[in-house]
Amino acid sequence: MLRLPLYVRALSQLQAEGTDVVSSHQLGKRLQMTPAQIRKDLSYFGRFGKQGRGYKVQFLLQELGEILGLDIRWNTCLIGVGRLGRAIINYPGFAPEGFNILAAFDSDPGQVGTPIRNLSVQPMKDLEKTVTDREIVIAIVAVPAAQAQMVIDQLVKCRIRGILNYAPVAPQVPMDVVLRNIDPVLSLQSMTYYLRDQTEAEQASVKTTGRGKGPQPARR
Amino acid sequence: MLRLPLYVRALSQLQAEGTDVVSSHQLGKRLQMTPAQIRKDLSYFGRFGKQGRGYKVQFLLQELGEILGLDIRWNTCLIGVGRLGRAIINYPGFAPEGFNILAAFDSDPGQVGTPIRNLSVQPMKDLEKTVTDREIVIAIVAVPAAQAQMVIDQLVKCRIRGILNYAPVAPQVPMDVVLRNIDPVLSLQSMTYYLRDQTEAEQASVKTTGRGKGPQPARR
DNA sequence: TAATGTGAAAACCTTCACAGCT
DNA sequence: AGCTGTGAAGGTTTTCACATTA
Repeated sequence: MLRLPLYVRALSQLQAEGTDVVSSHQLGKRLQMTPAQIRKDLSYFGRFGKQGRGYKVQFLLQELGEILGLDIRWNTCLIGVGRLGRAIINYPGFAPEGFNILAAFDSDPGQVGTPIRNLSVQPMKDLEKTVTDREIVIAIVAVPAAQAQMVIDQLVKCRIRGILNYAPVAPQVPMDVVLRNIDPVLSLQSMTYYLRDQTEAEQASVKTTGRGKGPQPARR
Repeated sequence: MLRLPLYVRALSQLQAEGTDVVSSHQLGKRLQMTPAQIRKDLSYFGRFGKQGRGYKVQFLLQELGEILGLDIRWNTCLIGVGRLGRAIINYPGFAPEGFNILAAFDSDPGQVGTPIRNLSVQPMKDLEKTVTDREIVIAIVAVPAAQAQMVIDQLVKCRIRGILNYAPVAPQVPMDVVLRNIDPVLSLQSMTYYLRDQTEAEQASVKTTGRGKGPQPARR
């Protein structure tokens, strides 16, 4: 499931380039993955290809889009209009993909009422009503870590079905709410492991800790 | 490796809360994972716990930090100072974790020279010299999709060792460069699959497409 | 008693290899 | 000839279950 959107993106590109048909091998080269992986993934959802030819770009794109629900407009709201929240609301990449931010909320009374882009910041107490009335399904959370779980609990109560969380926490949600986290610091921290030893040598930092107990870095 | 930073964060929290010792079970509850998983993960790097008691928070935190290289200061640069780049450079979460943005670059001559926070935007031609001189190891890429691969190729030439990519592309890098992607749209698209059917029913959208060929959503 | 560390089992995911279609 | 779709093989990750130790 995490790879399907990747295929969609590559196919859009191919379409823009005017390519009509693509093989699993060509797609694999673009996305740095094996053709077998791509075929297996696609075969899970149907038989989209033609043996001896490949996949029709247009057709496959359409099919994958439907499977993922990219043909639907997804009503979305933003919680937290600090620096990060403002950057998100001004990011031009969401709307073209069908993710429309219809409302923005903040718990800071100083923020409430201020206009951002085409909408004005609402107080948290309006959350439930707005989510229901405007049929908002997805929430984007951009509040400080300390408030994140509380905000997410409120969202869950409003029957939000998906949450894109930017706060650096691991929130608890019921199983029927889909959660995705965006956390650049975690991403950085998970890469330093692979950078560590080489850099350490260069720096000749004299820390003679008893490392070497752990296994060798399995460099991708 | 992707989970270790999660443990570090949970442990920091526990430390801040004044907890001395934690069991795999307690940690698991916080992070929504099985105790066995946590024990296996940790045992891969050493024997950090005490049977019958659990793990000393302070000690485990220290050990994991060293394994991940969080005790090192990582010199970092930013490429692209548009809206997104500016948000990144102003994000206060990197520096406390040891990721210092020491330089910013942009290919737009109009941007070059403008001051942002404590540094001034440099032209791309300075990249190699600055990266070398200031011992920059990690680059954060926040340029438009169309330029991303080109910029990343330049970074690779400068012997950058890690790249945090915000551009919505799947860049190609040599095996010895560590790449992490931040892509909120992909995250959203990978969650809509699980939201689709229910919402569709509600909306009573009359699209009577022949779905149902695919398997049922295997939630999470 | 309470929890770790760890072999073994189970589950899951990826790759192989080839029959079969165009 | 060229490429898909797919069982089977191979590999990796997770969970189980328990001996061991504080």
